[in-house]
Amino acid sequence: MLAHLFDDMPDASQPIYAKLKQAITQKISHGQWQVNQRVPSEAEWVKALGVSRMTVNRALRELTAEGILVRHQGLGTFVAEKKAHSALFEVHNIAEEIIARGHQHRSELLVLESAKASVEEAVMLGVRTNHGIFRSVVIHYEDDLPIQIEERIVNASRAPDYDKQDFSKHTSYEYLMTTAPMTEGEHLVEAVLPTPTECERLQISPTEPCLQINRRTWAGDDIITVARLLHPGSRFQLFGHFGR
Amino acid sequence: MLAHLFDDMPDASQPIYAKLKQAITQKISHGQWQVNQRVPSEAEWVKALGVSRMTVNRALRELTAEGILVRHQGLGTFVAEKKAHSALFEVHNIAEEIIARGHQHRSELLVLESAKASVEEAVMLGVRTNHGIFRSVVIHYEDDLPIQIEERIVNASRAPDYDKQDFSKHTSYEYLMTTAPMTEGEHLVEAVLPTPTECERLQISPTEPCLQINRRTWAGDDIITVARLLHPGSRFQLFGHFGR
DNA sequence: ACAATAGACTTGTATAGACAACTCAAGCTA
DNA sequence: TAGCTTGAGTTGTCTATACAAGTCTATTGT
Repeated sequence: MLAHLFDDMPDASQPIYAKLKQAITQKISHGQWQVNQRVPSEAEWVKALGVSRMTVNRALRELTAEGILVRHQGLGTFVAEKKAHSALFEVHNIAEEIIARGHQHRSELLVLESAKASVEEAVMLGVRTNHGIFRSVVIHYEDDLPIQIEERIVNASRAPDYDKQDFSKHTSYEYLMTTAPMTEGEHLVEAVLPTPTECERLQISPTEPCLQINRRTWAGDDIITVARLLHPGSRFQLFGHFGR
Repeated sequence: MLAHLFDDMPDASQPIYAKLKQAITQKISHGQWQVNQRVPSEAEWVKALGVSRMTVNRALRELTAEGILVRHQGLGTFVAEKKAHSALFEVHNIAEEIIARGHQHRSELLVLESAKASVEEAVMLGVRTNHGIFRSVVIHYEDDLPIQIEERIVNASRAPDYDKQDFSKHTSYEYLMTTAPMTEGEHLVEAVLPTPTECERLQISPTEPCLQINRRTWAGDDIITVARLLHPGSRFQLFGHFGR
């Protein structure tokens, strides 16, 4: 019996299948079970917990529907990959996107500095004025054509090594996702005209409309980063899908 | 036996619970079952289909998890309300949005015609050329300032009374949502410059960037409507939220 | 008239058993 | 050796049954 598995549960009166789901989710989120690792089979859970197979089956099936596990008939049940944000306006990694389109990605770091938050920046990040932050400005190229200006401020207390990253190797997105995995976010999408500087950087004319995405990203209760992403309208579209 | 319920199914080899799910989803998306209407109880399905209760239970439980149905112990199972927030870029009713901001909404119907689908329109709607469609063009005003041009084509076989609506009373969105509730959709967001006609209609200058949203909406397997929504960049922002 | 109770009907959970379908590896055969 | 068969282990589905728990109505008792 592994009934002790259910010991430190917040709500002991949950149904069995729910407790099992929670126990499994915990193992995964606490890193005890790695991605792609095989998890016990239904038969093993049955023997270990002394419950019926249908009960175990329900727990595993629901976790599969939720994208936590992956099951293969004849093979077993495995911890699922972190889902590749598909559905909607999720937070994309511009580099991945470009490469997925079969094009080449390259980025140019214009600014990377450590600083104290100004009043405005403090408000945006939800921290006190003079709180430590980083500022960065990066231009992303798709096949040598500028596709995005990324202006970003970062909460230094949650991403302390931001300024030590090599942004020619990884995008800021990749570092932030491993250091302070995003749990929540907000977008504001607008159509704007570029400033002269931006025209130059994006190699576009002053009348070319741009898609501007303002994004704030949380990890837990802290705002990790605020970004302003500017895309030339002629080279970029946002795609979204909702529903089933 | 109501086994005939499963007759015109695309894939007859699906499991029973999946066929039942699909049959129910279809009833809802075809408007035969209205929101909040009670659907047959598990026992009734069991008697009608001659299957076991656990199989019916699985179908209903999964549809509940998907937000299609709502179940109340002791009461029954009901068609769920359309959820107001689908985390991200939901399909908004522009009128509601404006009123929620505390402003006045008014709309002007420029075009409303019944027609046969051109080749392009047929492709967009996923129907045959010459299939019956409706075309409409509406301008929405927020406190007497134009905020959106809505160009729309509608699948006539799924929304047959579209041209008989009084669009000064209700928006096209409201009619379509009751007639063929949307189950799925797609957005494409771009920044574009307006044409001269659009400048006039939106009362903006030719250099003002606009947010253009191309939206396709499904109910079940049919595309119900394709819309092109054009917003002046200075008066409109798209907001999105994701995560918890 | 009012309150309490009983019963019918509903969904929620759990069990035990059965068979199908798939994967893999070991063993057998030509 | 190459190919086939078999069997063990896995998930996928379905059944029949049982009891718990929530809601409402009709009946009963005071």
